[in-house]
Amino acid sequence: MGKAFIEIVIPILAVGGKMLPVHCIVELLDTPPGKDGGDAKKREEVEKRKEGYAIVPSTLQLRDLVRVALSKLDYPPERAKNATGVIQVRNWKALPFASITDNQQSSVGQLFGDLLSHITLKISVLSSDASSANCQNQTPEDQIRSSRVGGNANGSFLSLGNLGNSFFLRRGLDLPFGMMARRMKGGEGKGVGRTAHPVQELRIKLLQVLEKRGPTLLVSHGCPFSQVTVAQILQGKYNKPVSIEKIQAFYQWYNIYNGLTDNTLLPPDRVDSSALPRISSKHWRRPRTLFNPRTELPRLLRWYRQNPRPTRAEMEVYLAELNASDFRRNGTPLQYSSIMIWFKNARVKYRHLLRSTAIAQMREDMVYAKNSKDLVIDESMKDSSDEGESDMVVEEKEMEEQEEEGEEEQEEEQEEEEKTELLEASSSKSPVRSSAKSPSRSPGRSPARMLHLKVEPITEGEDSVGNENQVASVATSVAKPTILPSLLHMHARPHLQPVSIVSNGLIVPSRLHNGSHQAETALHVPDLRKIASGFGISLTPELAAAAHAMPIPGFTHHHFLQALDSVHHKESPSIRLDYHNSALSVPKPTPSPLTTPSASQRRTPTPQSYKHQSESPKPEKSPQSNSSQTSTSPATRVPRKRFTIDPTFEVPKLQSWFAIDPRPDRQTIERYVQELNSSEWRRHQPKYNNRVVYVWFKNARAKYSKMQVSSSDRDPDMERRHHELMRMHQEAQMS
DNA sequence: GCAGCTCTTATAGAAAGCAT
DNA sequence: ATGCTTTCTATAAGAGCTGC
Repeated sequence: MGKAFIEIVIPILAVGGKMLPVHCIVELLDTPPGKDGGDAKKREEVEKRKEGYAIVPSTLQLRDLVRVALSKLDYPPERAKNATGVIQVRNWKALPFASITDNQQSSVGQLFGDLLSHITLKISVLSSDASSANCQNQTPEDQIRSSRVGGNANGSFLSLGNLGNSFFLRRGLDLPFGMMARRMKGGEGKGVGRTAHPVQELRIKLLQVLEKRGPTLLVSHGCPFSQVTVAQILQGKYNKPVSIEKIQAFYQWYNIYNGLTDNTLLPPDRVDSSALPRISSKHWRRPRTLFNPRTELPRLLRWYRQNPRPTRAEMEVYLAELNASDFRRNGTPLQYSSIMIWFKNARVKYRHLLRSTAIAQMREDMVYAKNSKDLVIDESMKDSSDEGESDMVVEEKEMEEQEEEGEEEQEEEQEEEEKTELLEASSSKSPVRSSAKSPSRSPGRSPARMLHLKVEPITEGEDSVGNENQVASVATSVAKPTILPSLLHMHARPHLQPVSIVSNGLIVPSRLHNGSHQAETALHVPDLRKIASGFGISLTPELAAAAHAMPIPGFTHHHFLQALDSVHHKESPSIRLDYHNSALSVPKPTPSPLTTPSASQRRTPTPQSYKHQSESPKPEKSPQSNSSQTSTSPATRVPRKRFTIDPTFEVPKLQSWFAIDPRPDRQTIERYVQELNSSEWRRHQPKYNNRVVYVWFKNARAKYSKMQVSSSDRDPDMERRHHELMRMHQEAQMS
């Protein structure tokens, strides 16, 4: 088996007794560098580099290659004593001989054959003085390497020195290479005795691949051992017998994974040769996956909503489905790990979202409790459950505990999630869990979900510019979904509170609303578009405007989900805009798999609710003036505040204008500015000015001219990206 | 002085990596 | 699996220059 392994890893080519030219680079380090190591000029002189071809017999054994090559290049034999060699294929990372083959007796012809024209033999020759002196400037890993290469002219050291895990390195270095191969070949005994060394071999192999990918990725990249087993092998703690089948499976995987091209995750015809030089380096990094925001992200989101924790099999199905699209067939196919990572990041993203909001909510609640004796839990909620504590009560308790015992937050959350799952499981039996939350809910329907709107206090004199964080915080008060998994399924926190509209059009929890002067206790405005854009979803202009039109009485999570569905399914949104009184008119919720909001959730706004909206906005500084004026001290550099252009609503608008005329005149720009600022959402956002629009057009021109240049360069990859961008651009225009 | 250009820098957000 | 960090990409904005 060991032999078979070698034959698979290194293509054995029938090269007869020919002479082969080996491209060599010899570096001489004759004298030690100065102690300070800073005399670059001197060092330049001592590092003599020689390049040439050594004509060697194809039958020359690898272990003799360095010695023979030096001899052919007219170096005295004693040089070979402290010479080490590595093989570099093209400009990839150089590999020591031991990483190429276990069998140092393999011939050069067998090993390299037709690849020879792509190969460089790099030889480092140290004088004995230099080698000892060099150690002073070497990294510990280099020292380990050097300590093992002294006097070894065949260069067969284990270059695992640049592994991140030097701990493993030291262990691995002591292991006999090829032992397993010999044993397996010789058919030595079975059982434990037979597997002890194979495990060590596995460890070395794992260490080799760890050089290319992080340990946690091995398993997800198909390594047949579990993560725990891998960890145990690496740490030398695995002493169980390993079946032959398992070892075979591992080597099958390893041979592919550790192949020269290391593009195992891509089909051969999709290998990007330009990326090859980076492989096999510990700095290798997976190319960033760009999901198509129009075709792929909505799908992923939909799947996430169905199940935030799909099994591997499910993800494989998703992968196949996504890769079947034209977008992927014409481009780089997705990898399994990309899907996996997306789900992982999505879970993290929404957990953070919920947590940050919950904490902000909790703090503000506490502030309010301090300032008011009026903190009462909504009675309608208190009696909402005939099954014990309402979700809200449970949640509130939990929130308090979190405040007191921050370190226990994770356990609490875990418990909550488990509770959630239990509740969800049981909810089918008892659909009505909190009647007061959704009194109008149809029997069997899922409990109410309500978007809990938070509004940042807008105080007089506060510069609204830079208050983009107003939209950063999103709270979703979600009763546990029963039928349709929630957008925030896994992280739903049933912090259910009815909202009230107070002056300035802000929304506050009704329990905080005393009728008039609670605006200052109002919380953050959540931007539904933020949720969508967080997933890269482009809402239709109507829907985006609807989302902007927050605060919206009665606009619930249900509506948002419904709206998202409509986006995904290309239906017309079920939300229509009615700017009468600057309010969004949400159609009376129709019976749906979800629910209708409770009466308390759908309070009608007070007359002053829209006063703020109807008022002319405060004079606001332009983003530029803001960024340039906020600096009170010249020494203190104020971070540039990036003006945010809404990607779902405003960018398509700009793009469509750009398509009409990429160089609008001043009047046109002013018109665009007015139009952009007239949107409902912009009322509470930093306003456009001519400069912003002008800069956008400027950058757009630069972008598209750059794309044209790239396209003319006939770089296939760039061309493809250009086409993708153009297609997306066209889609944006059409939408 | 203004507009436009190219190049550069800074920022936000997301994908990937890694330790636990 | 999770939480946190790092790295990367896209792009808004700035700097410096040129031409009119």
